Amino acid sequence: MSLRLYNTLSGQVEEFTPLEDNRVRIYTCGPTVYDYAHIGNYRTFVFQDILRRHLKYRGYDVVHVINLTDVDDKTIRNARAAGVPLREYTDRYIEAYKVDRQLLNLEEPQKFARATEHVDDMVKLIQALEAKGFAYRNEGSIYFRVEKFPDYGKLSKIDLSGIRAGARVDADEYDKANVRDFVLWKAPKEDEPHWDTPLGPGRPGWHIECSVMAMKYLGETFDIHSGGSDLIFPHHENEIAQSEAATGKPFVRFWVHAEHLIVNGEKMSKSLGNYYTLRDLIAKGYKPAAIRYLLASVPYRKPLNFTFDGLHQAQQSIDRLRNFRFRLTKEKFPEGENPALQERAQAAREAFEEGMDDNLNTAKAEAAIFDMVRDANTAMDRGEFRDGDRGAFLDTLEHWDRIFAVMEDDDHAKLVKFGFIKPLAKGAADAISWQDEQKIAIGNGYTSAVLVESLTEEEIENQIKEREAARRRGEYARSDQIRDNLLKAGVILEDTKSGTRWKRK
RNA sequence: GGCGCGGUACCCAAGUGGUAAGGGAGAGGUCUGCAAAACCUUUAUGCGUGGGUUCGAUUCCCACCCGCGCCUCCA
Repeated sequence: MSLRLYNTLSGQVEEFTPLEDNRVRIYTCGPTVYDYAHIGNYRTFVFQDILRRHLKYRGYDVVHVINLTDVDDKTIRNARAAGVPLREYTDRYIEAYKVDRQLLNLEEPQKFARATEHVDDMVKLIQALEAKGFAYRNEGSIYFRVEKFPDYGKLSKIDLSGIRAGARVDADEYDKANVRDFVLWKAPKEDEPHWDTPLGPGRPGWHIECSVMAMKYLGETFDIHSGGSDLIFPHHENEIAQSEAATGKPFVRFWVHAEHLIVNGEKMSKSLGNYYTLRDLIAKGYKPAAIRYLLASVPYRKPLNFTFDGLHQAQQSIDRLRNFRFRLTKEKFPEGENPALQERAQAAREAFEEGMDDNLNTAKAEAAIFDMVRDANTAMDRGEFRDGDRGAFLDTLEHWDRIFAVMEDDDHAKLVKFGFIKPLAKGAADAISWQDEQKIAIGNGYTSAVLVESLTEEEIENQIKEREAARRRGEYARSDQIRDNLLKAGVILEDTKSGTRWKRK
């Protein structure tokens, strides 16, 4: 089986094959770095990561470019409000974005392309469009003449005749010959950053950066271009117009768009008070892996209804998988093998792969793995599981996690690493209850954290040994006290047939 | 108004022209010093509403209702 993907351009699910044998060239629209990205953004970014990972899983050599829009009305406005230069301001949020990416296990692309570092290339493309008669100037700005490009609307299926000229125009909109036309190059305004170029002074329009950076790194025709569904029009439609007008070649083969995230059935907005960044959720005590899992769980073409209940459920689901793997690796089983069970593991792997090939149906892929987990647990409980069967199940689990990337229990370590959790000295937790999950301002004052008393692994292991000794002596009051104390420090103990295990809350 | 996505159990959610995956939550049970984990049983005669096609529809068709997105530089 091979990957089938819904292509916005055709409006159908199509069999995916790359232009070049084994190499897939993909461009995904990244953030505009004027603030922290919100979980709606990350719904799309996680989806793009799932797509990327599945392509790799299927053996493709993936070349991936992500753009960073670091100049636009909002970045300029916010940088000015903050009283810092644009570059310094956007650097700050690019840094935050990259931290978020690591928290969510989003793989690194080959290239993060910043708009402001490609102004020269944009100038060249605009000049090419001017030379071919697709562009015109007006009061220092340069516009794309949409009526010169007959294919306009092929992606978004808009009917151009339906847009009435002069219906609504922004107060500060530049003069255009036709309302459908869009700006390629903006004349400089008072107090705004601008570049002095052969086109004259100004700054780039929004759409031009993606055409330029995509073609620069991926070629004039490449395989996949992805973003949120809101970008279909006008952003991606305009990219197609600019690029294909300039090159005369098809710009992108597969356009893939993620549906939006909503919160409690309503759209997310600051005014409704249901607007969350990744940091907001972490400050509430949720694990990054749970957030990733939730965002990945709903197949990308369906709106995702974000709720805290759903986030809690995601956390439970991950725990179930991690518990299973722990049992698989640590529990003692009789020697030998059970071929029927190993076939079961292999079948689960095939079912999960089939789900992913089916337009990245992550829900199906998850069901496949949970079916396997239940069957394996049952076999273990019934004594049918053999020592030699571990590998087959671990193998399927490992393959599954190449895409979902939630199995490794490193949330705590990552949060400490990036300063979201500030470990307290031992004993300090008495003064500040761990349960309170108190937020404190740390770093540059633009993030928050959960306070937690942090025990080292060695300290935890020693406590467990002490508890086991007490249990052997039948001193259950003592052993329960140790367990309670560890729980207060965020460590959960579980007694299994193969000994006591621990994990961080 | 135009284009698009969606409405499946308490919550999230898959799915198919032939009689409803999976996860979470709840209830009962097994195991355990207790707890946790795990397992077993159980929770939709029903898939937004009303029609139609069909031997048979949640799945196809029509109409309608509701949510969301875009149609103004929003992932």
